[in-house]
Amino acid sequence: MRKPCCDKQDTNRGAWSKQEDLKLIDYIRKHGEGCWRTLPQAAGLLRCGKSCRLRWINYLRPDLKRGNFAEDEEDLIVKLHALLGNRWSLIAGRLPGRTDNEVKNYWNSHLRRKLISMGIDPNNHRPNTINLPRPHHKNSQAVSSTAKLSAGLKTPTNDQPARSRVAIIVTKYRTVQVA
DNA sequence: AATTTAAGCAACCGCGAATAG
DNA sequence: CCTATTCGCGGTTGCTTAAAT
Repeated sequence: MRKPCCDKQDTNRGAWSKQEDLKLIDYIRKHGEGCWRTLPQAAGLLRCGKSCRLRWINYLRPDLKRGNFAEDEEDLIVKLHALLGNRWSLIAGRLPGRTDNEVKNYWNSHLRRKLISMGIDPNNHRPNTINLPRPHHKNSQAVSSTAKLSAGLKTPTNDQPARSRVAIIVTKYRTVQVA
């Protein structure tokens, strides 16, 4: 009863070849999205379903925009991130033609640094207070974000945006999605 | 010109959520 | 309901290319 979703034996991994892309595109054009588990076999691909899904969602889908982010897209991402935190799929849902992976990558490699250079803590979107000494403030939240940057450390939970507000938005979104 | 370091990005992994049976 | 299976998300890795030394 153990049927691993990606058993590693003779399935390809890593970068996709042109032929694999074509097979996947062709199959989905004919049969539509869905049932990623059985797709590889049906499409004649030596990949796990998960890998196929990722490739399609993030790269092959015809409605993808790609290319540089426009300024208004950047603004939107920053605003939505302030509201939602690292909920990339929700954020990407607001940016037509962009994927969560793309938005996430763009945030981590550009936007984050941009905010930091502007003296804004990308975790809470507030001016960085690192340089303002607060003698008797024990549970200081103004931890250097630059220090965490490369290490990729998780931020303490108290840096998160207001949960209640987020929950409402998420619920709303989900309702719309399901309907 | 050769080597090292950093940036950028596609793809992977683990886990929780959703769904099927 | 409960359990097993599949999906989707977010964090992370690792390869490729660009920049610095």
